[in-house]
This record gives sequence, structure tokens and C-alpha cells, in this order.
Amino acid sequence: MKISEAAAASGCHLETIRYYERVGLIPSPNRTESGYRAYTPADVERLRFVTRGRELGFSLEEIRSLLRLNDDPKLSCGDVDALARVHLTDIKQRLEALTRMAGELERVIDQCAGGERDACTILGTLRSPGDDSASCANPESRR
Amino acid sequence: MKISEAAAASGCHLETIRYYERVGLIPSPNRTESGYRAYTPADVERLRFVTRGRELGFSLEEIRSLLRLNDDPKLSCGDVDALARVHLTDIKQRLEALTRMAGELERVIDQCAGGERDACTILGTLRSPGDDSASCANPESRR
DNA sequence: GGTAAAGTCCGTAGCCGCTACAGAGTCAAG
DNA sequence: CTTGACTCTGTAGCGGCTACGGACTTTACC
Repeated sequence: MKISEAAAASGCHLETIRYYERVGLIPSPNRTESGYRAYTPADVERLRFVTRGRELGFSLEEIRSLLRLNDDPKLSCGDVDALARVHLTDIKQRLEALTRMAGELERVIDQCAGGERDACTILGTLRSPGDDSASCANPESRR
Repeated sequence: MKISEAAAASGCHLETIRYYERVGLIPSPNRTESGYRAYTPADVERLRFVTRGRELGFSLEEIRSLLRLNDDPKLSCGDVDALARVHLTDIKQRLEALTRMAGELERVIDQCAGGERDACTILGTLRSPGDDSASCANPESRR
């Protein structure tokens, strides 16, 4: 299986596969006589493991750990669980931050709708935060 | 006002201020005789504009546009509005992706609780071609 | 068999938005 | 006058790719 086929089979961009190999996330595959990478189904499996991990938002380093945990049957499931929980906590924090951001932005946009330029609440908010009402015709608030 | 004071006043990291200057997001401030950057309150205002924009998740390029719109009174508020709406749409998409991700991860973790290693649903999910894995791994970047 | 197109190789550089150095110069306090 | 804090410039690094360029190999078609 050549790299472009492996890319199609794993849902992972061709150049990304080479990148993962370069950073040691997946092992170097065998080569054909002419030097082309030849992937086995097992290789593709591993690639899919990585892409699924990425889809769940794990960093490459986290995925590296998950792969180790997956490879070594002696290692504990608890470690996997712990890693995943830490990751989930992180995602939830980002989610919260993003939600706040969206809410704030939505509020600002709604206030601005159809307003005059001088009263633009979006620019007003950026100029002076928490000063929502006064952003229209308030020459002193500048500079 | 020296750079460290400007950093404190604007809530912007000192090195980040120099970075913003380098990429032309803020103008080069005046210098003292010995070459130290000397910031005016107006400079700090502009820095705060940028940091607030970042807090709302705007990219530096978007902020560059917002600054232009802010500087030139002839330009329309509608442009600001349009830019902000596009940005909001983008944020909402990321929010959705992240929400899905968190939900999926939570589900997987819950199933795993206390399980045996071989039955670890977390690793299982990553391993198995399984359910609804959507093609390309292009998860939201962590901003 | 010849040739052109498509695929693959490797290495390097770019993207964003910072952050962190190194090594030099400047300034204020003791 | 020395120490230490600050500032300067320039460059390199982070993560996670992505996109070249130039050389090679394979495939498709006549």
C-alpha cells in the first residue's frame, strides 16, 4: 500500500503521515526496492488511531502516551483514564472560554445592529470595555 | 512611559508588545535619547484595543482591519459589523466542534470507568474503526 | 519502445501568535 | 563605582501541520 492509499484509508493527509513518521509518532514503514513507503493494514490502523485521537482533541504528545498504553498490555487502564480525564477538563475549560467569548461578541454585535458609525458598539467595546452605553457620541472617551 | 509600564497598563505581555510593533499592528513609538521605547497614553489605548480584540478571539489580521475601521471615520460601521459576524460564525462552529468533542470524550470516559484494561473503552474507541468516525483529522486549533 | 503525466522521495521553509533566549547597552540605588 | 534591574536587537523555538522545489520512479497511452 502506497502512501496515497494509506492516506485515503486512514483519512490522514499524505504529508501529515510523513510528518507523523518524522516526529516518531508512527514507525517508519517498510520500503519498496525503489524506496517508496509501503504500508501494511496494521500501519493504517495506527494512523487511524492517531487521527481519531486528534478528532477527540488529544495533542500529539497525549496520543504518543495513549499509543504506549495501547501497545503495552502490562500498563494500566487507569492511566488511560487519568490522561483522558485531564484532557476532558482542559477541553471543558476551553469550551467555557469560547462560550463566554461567543456570548460577549453576540451581545456586542446585537447592540450595534443598524447603528451609526460613531455609535458602533463593536468598536466602542474595543476602545473602552465595560462602557457599553456611552460608546455613541462620546468624544471625551477617546484619547 | 517605558515598555514595562506600558505592558502593565495595557495588560499585554512586554515581549508581545514588541511583537505587535514588529508585525506592524501598532506604530513604532517614540524613543528616548538612549533608544528606549517611550509610550504615550494613546499608544497604550491602542494596545488595549488589540488585547481586547484578542480576548474576543479576533485574529491579528482581523484586528488590523478593525483598527483601520476605527481610525478612518469615513469607513462604514457595516464593515465592522460584517467582520464581527463572520468571526462569530467561526467561533460558533468551533464551539460546536468542541462541544461534540467533549461529549464524545465524556461518553467514552464514563463507559471506561473501572473497566478491565482489555475492555478499556477509551483505547477501544481509538483502536476500532468503530462507529461514526468522520474522515479528516482537522480538529479545532487550541487558541 | 517512447514519452508524458502522475506519484513519490527528501529537505526545508512557511503559517499563527506568541515566548524565550543571548549578548549588548542603559539607568537608578546604595 | 558597582551592582542589579531594565531595555535593546536579533534569532530560534513551540505545535501541528502544509507547501513548496527538484530529483527520482512508476503508470498510462500511443
